[in-house]
Amino acid sequence: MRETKHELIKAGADLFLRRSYQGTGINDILGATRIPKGSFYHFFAGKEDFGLAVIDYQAEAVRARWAALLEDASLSPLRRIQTLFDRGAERLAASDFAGGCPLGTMAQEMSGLSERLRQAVNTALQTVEGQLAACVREGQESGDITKDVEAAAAAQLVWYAWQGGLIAAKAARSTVPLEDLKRIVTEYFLPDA
Amino acid sequence: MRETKHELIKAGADLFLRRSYQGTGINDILGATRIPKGSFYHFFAGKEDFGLAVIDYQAEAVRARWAALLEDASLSPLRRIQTLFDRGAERLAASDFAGGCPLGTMAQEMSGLSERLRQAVNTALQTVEGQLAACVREGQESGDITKDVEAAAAAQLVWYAWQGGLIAAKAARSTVPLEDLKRIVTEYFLPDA
DNA sequence: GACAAAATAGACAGACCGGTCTAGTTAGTG
DNA sequence: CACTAACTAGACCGGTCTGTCTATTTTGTC
Repeated sequence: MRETKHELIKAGADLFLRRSYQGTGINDILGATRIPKGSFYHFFAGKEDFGLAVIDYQAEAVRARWAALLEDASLSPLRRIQTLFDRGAERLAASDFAGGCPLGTMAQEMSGLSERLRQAVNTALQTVEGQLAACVREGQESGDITKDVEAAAAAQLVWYAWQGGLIAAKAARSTVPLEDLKRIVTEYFLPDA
Repeated sequence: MRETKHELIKAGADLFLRRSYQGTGINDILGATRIPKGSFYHFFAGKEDFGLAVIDYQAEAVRARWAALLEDASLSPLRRIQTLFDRGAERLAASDFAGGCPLGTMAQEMSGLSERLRQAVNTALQTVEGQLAACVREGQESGDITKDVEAAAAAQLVWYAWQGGLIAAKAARSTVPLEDLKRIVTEYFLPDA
């Protein structure tokens, strides 16, 4: 069944996020899904190939999740970004601070392992940064967000800070760093002074 | 010789940064230093214990490196922070984009592995954030940095963004993200508008 | 129902993992 | 010099890693 392949990728995404790529063995994935090894190597040429599939899956999942929030016309652009912080903090706490941003953790770990994996993650990172920039631009047009800074630059700063904030929150086992960051970013985005 | 212990820690710091904790085996460290296994287990109770020693070493190294820049009275506070970005980008490029911030990578990876390691990294992260905040405060007092934002909050934003920027630079195999970030942060810090 | 292709099943291989153990060497101290 | 503690040395252990291999079952198509 084609479903098997997808099951493996989903389990891989979950385990890679929680225990990292190098910390997760093929057998862990097989154990979690109760799929035999023969199937795994039928669908994937090896662990790296599998890793690439997981990255693609995560890239699309993150993109879709952010799109759902950042393009939600029922909220003002600034509110959308604030909601992003809330949801992210909730997700992190729900994973008992084991997760974080799938793309961030993968970027950190995989960039040095394989050129193919590095490129895939890099593209995904830039896509999300672009999504954020579009929302900032929309907020500037509607007067929701200050025009004092260039949208692309502001998005870059906030996107990077978000990644750093997730690391800090994970290290602190607390959502406080993300709540602080939300407040600081909100202030940063507010028009005037 | 006491030197042996220090050699192991230095090699561990280098390898953990480049290939991560989980990606580095005891034998890799022994091979790099040509120290036999008996010595390793004479000095350290196990890999986790060794990891803690490496974290302590890196924490102090980063603290000292940042202190040397951030407390350099021959430069204005803002210039010190800009220099920080330059030096960081140089270091990353020099490691062929394999490194990054020792504390950031350790935080990402070790938080989920061991409570002791997590706490050690978390403390180190907060120390550096505090160093940055002190420099921002000094800049505000001297009129070098805008007083529109609270020093601690600004330092938090910039510190997180720095961590995120390193991830982005690593994924992109380019210092451009860090150069962009330097410009954006400078603008953020400049008084008035 | 026949047949080929796709997928499942898991035993097995060789390398490597962290860690143990015993023996031998070096260094410090009276 | 004698004695002890610190350190070096590396063979070895059980377990786990990714990946291979052969055999079998399921599925799609005529």
